[in-house]
Amino acid sequence: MQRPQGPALQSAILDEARQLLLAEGSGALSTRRIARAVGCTATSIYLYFENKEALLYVLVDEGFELLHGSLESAYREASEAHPAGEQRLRALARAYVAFGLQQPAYYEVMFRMAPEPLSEFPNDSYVRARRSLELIGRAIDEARTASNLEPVCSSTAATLLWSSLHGLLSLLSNRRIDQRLDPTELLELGIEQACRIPTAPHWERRTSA
Amino acid sequence: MQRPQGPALQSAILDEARQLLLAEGSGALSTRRIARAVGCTATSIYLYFENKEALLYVLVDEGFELLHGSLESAYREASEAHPAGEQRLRALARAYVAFGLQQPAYYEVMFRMAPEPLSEFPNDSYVRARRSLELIGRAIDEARTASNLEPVCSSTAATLLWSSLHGLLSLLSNRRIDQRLDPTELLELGIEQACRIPTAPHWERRTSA
Amino acid sequence: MQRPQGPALQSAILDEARQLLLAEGSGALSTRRIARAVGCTATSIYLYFENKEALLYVLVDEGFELLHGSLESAYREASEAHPAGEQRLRALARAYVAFGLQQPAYYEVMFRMAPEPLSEFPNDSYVRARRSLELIGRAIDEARTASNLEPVCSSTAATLLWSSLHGLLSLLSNRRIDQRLDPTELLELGIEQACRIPTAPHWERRTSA
Amino acid sequence: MQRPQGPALQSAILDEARQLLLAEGSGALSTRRIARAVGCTATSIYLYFENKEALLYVLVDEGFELLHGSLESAYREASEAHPAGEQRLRALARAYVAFGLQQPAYYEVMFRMAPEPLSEFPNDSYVRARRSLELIGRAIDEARTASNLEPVCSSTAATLLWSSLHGLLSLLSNRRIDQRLDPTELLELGIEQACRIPTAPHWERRTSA
DNA sequence: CATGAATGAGCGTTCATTCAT
DNA sequence: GATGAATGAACGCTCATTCAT
Repeated sequence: MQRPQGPALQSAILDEARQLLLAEGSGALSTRRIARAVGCTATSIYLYFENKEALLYVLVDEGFELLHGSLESAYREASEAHPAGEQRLRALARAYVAFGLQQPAYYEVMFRMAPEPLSEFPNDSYVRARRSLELIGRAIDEARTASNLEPVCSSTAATLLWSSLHGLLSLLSNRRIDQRLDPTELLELGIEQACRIPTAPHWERRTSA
Repeated sequence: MQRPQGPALQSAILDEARQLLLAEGSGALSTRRIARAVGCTATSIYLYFENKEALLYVLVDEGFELLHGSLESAYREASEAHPAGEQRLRALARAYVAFGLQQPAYYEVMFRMAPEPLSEFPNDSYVRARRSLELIGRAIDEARTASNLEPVCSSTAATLLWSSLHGLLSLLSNRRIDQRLDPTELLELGIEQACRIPTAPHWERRTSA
Repeated sequence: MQRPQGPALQSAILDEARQLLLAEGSGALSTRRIARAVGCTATSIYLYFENKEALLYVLVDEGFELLHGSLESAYREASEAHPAGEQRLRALARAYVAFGLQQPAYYEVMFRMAPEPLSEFPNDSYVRARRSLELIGRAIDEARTASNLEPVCSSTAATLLWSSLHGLLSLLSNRRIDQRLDPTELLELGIEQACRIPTAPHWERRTSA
Repeated sequence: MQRPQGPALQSAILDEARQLLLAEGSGALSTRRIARAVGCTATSIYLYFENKEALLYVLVDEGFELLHGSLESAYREASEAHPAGEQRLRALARAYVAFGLQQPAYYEVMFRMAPEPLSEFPNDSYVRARRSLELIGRAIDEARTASNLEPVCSSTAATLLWSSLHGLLSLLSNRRIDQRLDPTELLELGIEQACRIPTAPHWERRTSA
């Protein structure tokens, strides 16, 4: 049983791939290294995955599942504590940032890796990916209702919130941010800023001026 | 004239590098591919650049120069039209986004490429890089003065604005954003949102609640 | 049958490496040249050897095995013919020289190649390497006992004998020796000279004069 | 005058080449590195030297000159102190070893570098190279006369002495010698052993047995 | 007298993938 | 169901050398 076979081999491959991804980043994910770690030949990987890409998709999917779970429980917990919507939104943002910081490798393949190697990203993965955004959108709607704000399409608002947090996470992990600034403070402020729900756009008002 | 020589070759190399970067992302940037595209040998690249890294630095530098010029003229133009600070900030944000959209190759090496291949990022490049951020910081200060807002360190505020726009540009160029959303609208709203100057953090007030 | 496969390829690689080493010296030993000589791709070498270094180690090891075998049988044969120790030592020296002349490729990696490309010379190879020297040391001890000579540490004496023969072999194979001299005579005399067991050092006696 | 020209450039090239050779070993001697150090282009080297090989010859020649000078003065000094020949021989051996230890880079190109890259070693260089050996031969003759030993051709004897020292120097610099042995003691004993002038060969006597 | 420009060959090594068995 | 064997392309980089100017 030292050397797994059949479906056990498939999951062993995934396990090692995941471990490699998390331990050394997406650059270390090579078929040979996975095979070496599993104890099988590189060829065997192709029995269970069409591609290295296909293998990667599975991990990306896992990542989306993890993220969603984390957002969902943050939402639930916040719901119990704070009936008002604002805190729920903040809790989601905080959970998103936490995921990005704690799972940088997952985060990378999910959101930062160039799109070409993910050319044939399967449709249902996209669907799962979107669930997280929809959760944010819902939280935004609820917060907005509570605050009587002017409407901006909630999925747009969610995307804005998301991208704003994503920018901060990206620049931090790419070390493009002035080292004299405190990352923690930056993230806290970024979360706050991101959660300020956008109102009806300024430029519409501008036209009336 | 088919094959450029001398300094012309140098800029041809830079041109092709930029194009390659634009067309296939930073992962496709290899000395040999650049050489092939230019029509010279890989060796020739080393006549004009010490390293692949050095070549990248030139691109990064050029990019920062371009960006700064573009931000500066946006600032100047806005200053003439609107004495009040708020519009200036928006003009800068708009110029930043425009740069990211129009110069994706430069943008990639400047902000999105992994930091390792740019290990020894030369110091004066950093200085030039920061000038852009300082311009934003100044605009924020001016806008804030005009609006009597609670103070948050302006370089922090500038970084937040920047990262928020960066997130949007990144996700768009990585095609991670729901295609049913209109990118233009997203960007306009994103700019608006980013320009809402952060006030004293909410979580401080939260403790007093 | 033209192109060897599997383990046959492995030994074909070793064969060609040895031949290359012999024909053009250790400077010509490159993975690509070996591959070309064998008729396989350079990649294939890495199927059987972790490194170029590892490949060299195998050669070194083989060489030590060969040398030791040759010394050992020379010792045994001489033991049968001559109960006195002096002849045994001479037989070992002669066998060493014969090895150096008949296996110049092995000899090169074992003793003449620069030490850097053999950076992590594995320990058990060293052990095997020393066995040959210890055999010489033993023969020296036995000869000395028979002759009642003043004692010099036998491993030192063995090293001196060895290095003296090595110098002759090296200069001959580097063609640094006056071509008017007869190599065979030189070697015979060198062997004689090397086998004159060193006595207590002269410079100690010098002080008493 | 920063950038030398004409014959001055030639000697500047030699100077830098020598420095490079002595500081970093023969492996660092590349035309480009020399040119960089001199401050001229690699092309300029070919104005004064047909080859990299030709340049190397000059350095090799220098080495032989140095060695000869060192041996000569050792001989002269020993002649004054010790009218008897034995000490002169020892002094020469000691000087040879000292040269090998203190000028390992010169030593390498003179005696240890593979012969192929020195294919067209010019004739008069060889002549100069032999002068050192002849000096040793003379000392041997003188010592022998003093000791009434059986004759062995003195150039043969000199070559044996030389090769024996060379073997020790080679193995030491290739780090093939057991690190538990003291190099200084080894060298002292080696010098002693090398200076034991070979007598009529043993194997001639053996035949009469 | 010297350079600027360029080349072709070569280096060790890793990659994802294929195919016959 | 899995392997053993092998491949072609690619990587960044250095080398000695040439040739027109």
